[in-house]
Amino acid sequence: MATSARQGPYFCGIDAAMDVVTGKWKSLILWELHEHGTRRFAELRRGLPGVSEKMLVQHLREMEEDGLVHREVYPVVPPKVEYSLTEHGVSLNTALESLAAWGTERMRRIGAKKVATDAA
Amino acid sequence: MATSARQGPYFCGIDAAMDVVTGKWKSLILWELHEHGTRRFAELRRGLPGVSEKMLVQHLREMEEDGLVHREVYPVVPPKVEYSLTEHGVSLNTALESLAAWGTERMRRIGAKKVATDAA
DNA sequence: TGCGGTACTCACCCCGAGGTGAGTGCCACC
DNA sequence: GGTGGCACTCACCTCGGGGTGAGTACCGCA
Repeated sequence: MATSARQGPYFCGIDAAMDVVTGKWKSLILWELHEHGTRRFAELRRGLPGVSEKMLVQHLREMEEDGLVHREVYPVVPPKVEYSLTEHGVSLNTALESLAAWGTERMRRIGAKKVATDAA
Repeated sequence: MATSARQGPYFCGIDAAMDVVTGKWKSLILWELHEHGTRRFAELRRGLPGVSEKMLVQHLREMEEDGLVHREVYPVVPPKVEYSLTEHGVSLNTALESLAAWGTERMRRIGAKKVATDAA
């Protein structure tokens, strides 16, 4: 699976970036972390309605491998793990901002609806 | 399949954009068209080593539906079809540029190789 | 006493993205 | 006259991305 790797030869910068962002929830996780700074596992799960725990863990692990997110484990009695963006994650998000703007424009064009979230 | 649709509710602008760009070759097609302006079917196929004809046609059709590429058919004896970016395609590509830059930087970081292409 | 929350792992399954290969009609070239 | 190129379409198959549901060790609260 994606345990390690994700370094295959690329055609250009775009797919090198896409490779890291591809996955049903990756970009949304990035966005959540960007919006909230630091989030616990359960907070992320609640913030992404519809995500399965397996996928969330898996994507988080991959993004950690790719150096996008930082995982801070607190060895406390009820487990506590905090996820945050690394500098690479932050810069990726910055790079995604123009894409987000384009997507927002596209949503307006085609009249797409927004998924209701408890966020914000 | 993807014949029509691709207008589902989105979480934010990012996945509205990702929805249109997701597909193994979509972003590369966008890039090819951006680099060369106008390309014929067979030129695209040669420009994307490894793409299957089926996928190329399918992606091209979807991107046409999404208003990203323009398809110009010349009713000549050996079939001739030219693909080019629409204004939406061009603006999407512009939005992808910062992502491409990030990806290029990532390639340098992890020491990823580039796929050899005949493109300049 | 038992339920719910925290942060997972594991096993299993399913569907669809994507690949393969053949067929098409017409032409140019060798 | 046969091959190859053009721009596809169609049928078939595979594989893995992603979903479901259960299990875990420990605690707090009702």
